Amino acid sequence: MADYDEPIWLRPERAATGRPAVRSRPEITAAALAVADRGGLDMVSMRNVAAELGTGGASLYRYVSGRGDLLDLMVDAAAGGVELRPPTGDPVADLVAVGEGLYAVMRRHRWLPELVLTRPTLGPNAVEVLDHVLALLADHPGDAGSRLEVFALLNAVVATFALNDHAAPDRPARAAAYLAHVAATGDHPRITALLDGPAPAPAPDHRAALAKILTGLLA
Amino acid sequence: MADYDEPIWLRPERAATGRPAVRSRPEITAAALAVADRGGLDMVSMRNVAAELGTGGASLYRYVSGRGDLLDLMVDAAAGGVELRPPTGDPVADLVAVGEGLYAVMRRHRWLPELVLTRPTLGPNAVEVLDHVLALLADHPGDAGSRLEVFALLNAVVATFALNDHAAPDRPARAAAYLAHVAATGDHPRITALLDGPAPAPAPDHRAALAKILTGLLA
DNA sequence: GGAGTTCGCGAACGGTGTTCCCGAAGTCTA
DNA sequence: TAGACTTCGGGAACACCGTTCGCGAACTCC
Repeated sequence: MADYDEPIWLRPERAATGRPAVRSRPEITAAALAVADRGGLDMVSMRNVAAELGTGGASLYRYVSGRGDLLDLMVDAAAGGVELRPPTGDPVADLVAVGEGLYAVMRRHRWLPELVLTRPTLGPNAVEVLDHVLALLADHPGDAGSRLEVFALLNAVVATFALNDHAAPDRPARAAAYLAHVAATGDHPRITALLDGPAPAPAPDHRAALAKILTGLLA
Repeated sequence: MADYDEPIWLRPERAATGRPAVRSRPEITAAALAVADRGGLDMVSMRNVAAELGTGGASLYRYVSGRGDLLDLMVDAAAGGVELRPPTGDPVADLVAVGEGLYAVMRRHRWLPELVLTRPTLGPNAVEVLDHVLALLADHPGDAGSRLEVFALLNAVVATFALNDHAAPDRPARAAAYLAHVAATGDHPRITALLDGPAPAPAPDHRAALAKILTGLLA
């Protein structure tokens, strides 16, 4: 029937019989989060997470089918930290507020934007956020696909902002270095002009940009 | 002065003296592209790319400072395949056209969306695209930051579409499976209603969504 | 022709995800 | 209570990864 593996949240956490497991899925999630917060995403190895729990590396496979599951659990755990305020009646403003909540979580967990962008995952907590977004869109016309599209793009746009702001700060710096070089050669007048502006990029207003994007998307 | 490494395009390709290198940066880029097109991103290992060239694995480090450089070269090479048509005068329509060009390239190279999203990189070819976008925005008010923001978001939005459509098709399927489960429980009426729509998501219109986003962003 | 420099790359190091296997520990049945 | 049964924990091993080291060969320049 299904040629893809079931998501971890559809698989039973522990067996009913036999020796009971000493650790739980939330405990493992917490350990992975701690490792990632401390050392970044690529410190999240099976052995490191196991060491955080004080266990052997192979034991994790009793709780999780591989590293991918670990990352999925982390994403959804983070989604649980998104603040969901009651709707005010203005869909755009309320969606921007959700975006701010997402951004705040991504600021706390600098590894999150990358995961949100490359492996969009829906777990229990993310479903709660999705449900909230659907509530904000209740009075708005549009089919199921377009509503899901709003949700996906809200996530992606905020993650893009957060990634450039906090997660990979040296990458924009590298791009800027190359841009400066191109500007110096003078072969691209528009780029030269771009970098001769008054202030050297005074931190663009993400909130305003997100509001404009959502306004357009809901028009 | 700079605490980040220079991008590869600012480093000289080959030394002026000594034994001349037998291969070139474009050759290595082409080999990496071939490996990635054939087997996906995580087949792009130093040893695999070297084998594609018929050389030893360690030789690559004469041309590239590490795997990251390889990925940067791949992204920029792909950017060289984006079709840039002359402006028609309608900024939104012209930006959508650029988006279509990006999407077409990402369809050809299924590994590209992930790289575009997680390691935004500016090389010579990408600068050409940026320059084109700046030309489209020439008559439009806005400071340097907002122009770069338009460019970054255009890339990110298209990459998000392409990722969900082609690059990781089993991931949306997994999310859909979990969503169906949540809908079946009935705890989230809005989600249950969402999946009871007429057609089961008849492929959302990316072009229209992108046009709306850009319209809002440029408003 | 000699000095100087770079190139190619085999070998090695430490780390990774994952699988195998088996003794230990618990639950369930008789 | 005794035994059958099932799962759990985790050491060991496998294949692969990115990267560094070092050295002989190849080439340029003086």
